[in-house]
Amino acid sequence: MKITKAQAQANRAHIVETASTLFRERGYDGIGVADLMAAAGFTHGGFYKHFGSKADLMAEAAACGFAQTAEKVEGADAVAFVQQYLSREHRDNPGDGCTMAALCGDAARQPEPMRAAFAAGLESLLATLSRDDGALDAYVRRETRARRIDTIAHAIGAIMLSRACPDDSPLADEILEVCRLAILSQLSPPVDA
Amino acid sequence: MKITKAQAQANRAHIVETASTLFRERGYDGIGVADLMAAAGFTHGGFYKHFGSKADLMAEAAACGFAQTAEKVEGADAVAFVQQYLSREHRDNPGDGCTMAALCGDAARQPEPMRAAFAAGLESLLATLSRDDGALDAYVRRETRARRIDTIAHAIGAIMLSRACPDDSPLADEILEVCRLAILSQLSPPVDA
DNA sequence: TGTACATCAGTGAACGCGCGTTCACTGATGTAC
DNA sequence: TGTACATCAGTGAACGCGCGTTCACTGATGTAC
Repeated sequence: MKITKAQAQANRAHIVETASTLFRERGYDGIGVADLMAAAGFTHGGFYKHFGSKADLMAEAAACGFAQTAEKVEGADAVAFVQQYLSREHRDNPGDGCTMAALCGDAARQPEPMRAAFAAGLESLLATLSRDDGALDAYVRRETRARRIDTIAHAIGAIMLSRACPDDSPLADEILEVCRLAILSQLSPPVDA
Repeated sequence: MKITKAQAQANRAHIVETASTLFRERGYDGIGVADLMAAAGFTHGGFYKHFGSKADLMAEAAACGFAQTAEKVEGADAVAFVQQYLSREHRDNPGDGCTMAALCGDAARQPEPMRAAFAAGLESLLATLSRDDGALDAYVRRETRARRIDTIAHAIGAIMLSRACPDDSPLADEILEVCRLAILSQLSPPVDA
């Protein structure tokens, strides 16, 4: 039952998207090739017609997730984005949330190619954020990049720590609120001395 | 070959400590019961004489790790602690580093008891940090707690994001430096309006 | 345009392997007398 | 204090299971004539 080249390509993309969601929800070790293919609507045997290994799919799924985040960031208001990022909604739905927040703990233990994909995703996000920085002088540009990296790490830490607490626990919500306020208060002012 | 009760208790503690290190290094799914017991100097069969399941040991090992961190924090200078926490040394040696930074990504996907242990570890850390806050009024106390939670999440995010980047990559070091400076700069001033 | 054949995405059974857990056994320790 | 027996921490083989991966097969698509 061979199908159209276009259909095969679409199926492949669908597998990557499904994997991207499931890995974020359950972690790289939390979902197997067979379950993943079943979730995408296929049997597991065909997997190796599309990907060399599970690790290859992991890297592609990560890149897919980073692209989704970059799209959301593109042109979004910074305050609104932070509000959404540090919300219960985001914390409780890792599947369609930030890939870095969902998987950077797992990524740290993956071999180099996966970690390189993470670093590339982060650099690409920083590039998106700095697309209008051309007019700034070098010093301000460096400071701005530093502030963005700091904010990203801060927000990721908040989501991850909140997720590590029991569902609906006061502490989980407290972490989120406290960090949201702190990040928002550091967001408003431009670079001061 | 039964051994002394005291020896058995010591062996048990040794298994928990070994597990605490190995889980931090490789994650909860990254090391099995047999390898873990071998690392502690035993064969795997005896495992269930000490623990009901691998999950039980995971919770105990986490508590053991939190206790270690609490000990390091106890009486330490805040600036020195942050310097050490956000160092390459700490980032590159998760095995004897912060349990939360090493495992909160894994913990988020563990069942309730494990997450409860994480929340308890965090609350206990906050209690240790606030042992001298008795004289402060309620408002300042709340603000201080909020600032501490924020700083902890911030530092954890920095370490985790840095670890997700390739070894010796400039970006990994940049994340660490940027966050270390940001956290230190927020540490010094007391509560201002 | 029509026909014959090669291609290859997808199927489902099978593989070897490592995992968490169980179990019969050992023999020094701890205990009852 | 000395003896007989129960206990139980630790051993190592075995279990069932799920995993990533392989493979022979199918049959519609794509291609060569």
